[in-house]
Amino acid sequence: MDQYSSSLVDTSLDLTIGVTRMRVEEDSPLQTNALVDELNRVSAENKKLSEMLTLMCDNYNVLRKQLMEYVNKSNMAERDQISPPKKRKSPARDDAFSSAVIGGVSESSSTDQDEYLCKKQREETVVKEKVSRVYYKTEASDTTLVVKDGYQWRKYGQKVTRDNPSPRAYFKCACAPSCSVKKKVQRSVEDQSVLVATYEGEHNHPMPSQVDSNNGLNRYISLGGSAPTSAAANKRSNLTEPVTTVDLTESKKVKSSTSIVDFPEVQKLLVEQMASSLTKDPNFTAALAAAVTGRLYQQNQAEK
DNA sequence: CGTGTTTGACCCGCGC
DNA sequence: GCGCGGGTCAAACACG
Repeated sequence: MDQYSSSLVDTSLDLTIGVTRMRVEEDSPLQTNALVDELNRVSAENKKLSEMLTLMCDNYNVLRKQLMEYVNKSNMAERDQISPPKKRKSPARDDAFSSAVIGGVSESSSTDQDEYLCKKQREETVVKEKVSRVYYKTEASDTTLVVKDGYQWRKYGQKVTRDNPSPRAYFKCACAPSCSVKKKVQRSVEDQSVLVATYEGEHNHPMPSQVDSNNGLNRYISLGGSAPTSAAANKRSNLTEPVTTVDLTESKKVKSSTSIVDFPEVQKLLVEQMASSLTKDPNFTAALAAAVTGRLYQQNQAEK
């Protein structure tokens, strides 16, 4: 484990102290009652949180379903139109709906166009199969567009784009051509301290250096968002780290995100992040502080 | 001298 | 058809 984990541990509250103390004093009936009350309260809170989580999941599923329906409708509408043959579509211009749109441009009457489109779609399917975006927190003064994600990259271009004053760097996996993964790195328009890395494709090889990736600067992974919030972006400073990633609108991406979570290390990181988020939440810490002081007060009263 | 980066030129899709 | 803009190439350059 690295500095992140340790920093997370440092910022967390040691909740085991109270537990050991409670065990020592569990002889008192008053204490038992208080403990039962506390247990009931915590259980109720837990139940409430579970309900909230269930509600959130339901809302997410509903939204996701609506999105899928919308995408399907769009595709049908596109298919219904006698649209001119589409030329190559730039991967940079299709954001969230990239893979879903692929099916929408498949119909054409011309044989030449068919051949062309099929070829292009095959390429697109390969390229767009996995397009994920990761946000890395870095210093705004840091002008390098280098993101240490464990893999080795070879820079092959840099370009200033119209929509963003900061240049965009183009990287290919160092294992190319055997591995055709590409990466684009550009600073966020909204927050110059955030690097937006767009990954295209999937590595067909393990990380060249697990040591680097483990000791590296960017292993703090967060799932679910689609844009860097200032809160997420400001969680830490100094080091480049992914703060937001994975576009959930793409089914394959969902698969990739869940598979990422399957890794025990990532799970641990997620748990740490949750704990960190909780301990950083002023409401939570205030409530916790109130509970602890209340508990101490009860103990003092019981001892008298 | 080998390897990686920089950067201007070029290619090509797309909109007008 | 033309111009714009994103993406890629490759020669020149820097560095260890």
